[in-house]
Amino acid sequence: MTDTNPLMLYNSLVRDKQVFEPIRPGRVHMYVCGPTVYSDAHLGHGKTYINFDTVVRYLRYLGYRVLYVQNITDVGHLLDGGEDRILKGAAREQLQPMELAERYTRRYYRDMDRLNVLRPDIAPRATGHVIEMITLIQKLIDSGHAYEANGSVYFAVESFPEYGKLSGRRVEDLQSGTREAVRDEKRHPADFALWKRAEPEHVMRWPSPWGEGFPGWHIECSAMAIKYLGQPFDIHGGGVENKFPHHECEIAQAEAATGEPFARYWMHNGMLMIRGEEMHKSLGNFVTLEQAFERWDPMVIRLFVLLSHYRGPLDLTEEAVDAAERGLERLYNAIRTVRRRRTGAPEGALDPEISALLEETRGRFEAAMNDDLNTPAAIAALFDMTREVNARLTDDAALSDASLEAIDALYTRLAGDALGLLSESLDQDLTAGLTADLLDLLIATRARLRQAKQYALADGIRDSLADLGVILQDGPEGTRWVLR
RNA sequence: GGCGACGUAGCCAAGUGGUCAAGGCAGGGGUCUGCAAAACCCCCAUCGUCGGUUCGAUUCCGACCGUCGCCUCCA
Repeated sequence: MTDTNPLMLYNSLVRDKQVFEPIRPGRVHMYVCGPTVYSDAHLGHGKTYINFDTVVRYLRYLGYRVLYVQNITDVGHLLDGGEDRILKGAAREQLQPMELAERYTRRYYRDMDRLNVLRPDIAPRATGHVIEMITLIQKLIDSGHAYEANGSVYFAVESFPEYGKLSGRRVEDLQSGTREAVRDEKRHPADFALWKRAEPEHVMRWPSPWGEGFPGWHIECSAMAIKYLGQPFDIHGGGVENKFPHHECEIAQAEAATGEPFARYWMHNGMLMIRGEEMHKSLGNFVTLEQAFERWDPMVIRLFVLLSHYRGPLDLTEEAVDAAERGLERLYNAIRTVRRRRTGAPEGALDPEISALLEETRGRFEAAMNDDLNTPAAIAALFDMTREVNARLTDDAALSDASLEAIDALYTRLAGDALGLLSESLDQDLTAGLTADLLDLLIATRARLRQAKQYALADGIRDSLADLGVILQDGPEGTRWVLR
């Protein structure tokens, strides 16, 4: 743990920042609503899971042992028309539902891996937990919080007075958006489905005490969170757009069934916008992560996301992401130089001024992060440190190995471990031995040309390499190359 | 209509009741370089509008304008 101010988190449940105190000392149990795996993950998923990955990373940075559960929704998440997203996707791609779910689950993790989003410790699938859901639903029926109607089961919102406490809504104010067909089955328009009767043509179906059917979307998260994290647990996260009804319903189900509180801290992240508009297929501004990666390095996307506060909306424009790209390059350049300098650096103790700089940076970083994960302010501390480090690297070339090692270590810990911003992208110019040897040959040749003042030829080599994506940088210690 | 969020420099984005405000990108001027690149130094904002509270507000309150989210099972 640290010696700075305590970790404060904004808790949607109380609409204020609170000192974070885990239920079990030193441990954190955390749940985040995972994706519905019916198509490729998009930039919005990227923001959400980067945001919560950063929460997990920082908690671990602080020394907590974190148990992170993020589900995979592979059934029950319906479209407006009542069609199951998974079934629709399966029909679209002529696959069995589970083939589809498997395909997009793998692609989801592939994209998240590239964004340096750590995989959850447990990734339960909804279809693997139908028994737990049925058990929970039965409990709700037995306790009078749910009722069966024509093979479907609904939660009775009027039986749970606290319904609405997360989203600030009152049952009386809720409009009924329910489709005509099922409106008659409900006792109250705001009642929501726990279990749905499967029509004959519905492929995804399970036997239950109420006949063949499938679970509602909300009950999945309650059942899986309780199973793996216990009740109550520490942190529940998700996109703000799911605050109502999804999270509100999760609370109602879990707390009505057991009488125990569900999650202590509710964290909601803001949505990603594209040029001022919500990203939506119908607006034609839908960008999958795979598409975005063709344009930008995943770490650029990650930095861009962390450059704004997780709770706010984030408006993506090409200009803004390009700016983040340049910023990342600046950070990487400094780290690369520090690491290179370690070869052949003079022995010696850690420079007291460097030590002070690193301590100050660490303090500012932690103070910012402890204030409800203020990543923009934390990153500002890193950039300030980078300016100082660069100045030292240019001015006197005599930084001791101990100093360089300490700088490297802090970058690794803050930018790498806590923010997840360092990946193989950083080391890309250290790859491919043969390529590096050939480049060294070219650089040596160019050096001779420069000595002979054959600048036109020397610049020609530099320009040609630039076209291939290799940037040459001449410095007092010779020429270095980096990939762009 | 109900609930909620936001409006800070050319772009993105933190933040604070009282030396009129981080950081990144872009831009201008320097240093360094054969020229570049990288890097460093300097410059570049009165905080949506109008009121109010206060000795003093960008930061607190109200109204208005604007943008956005949820309510209609998108992360």
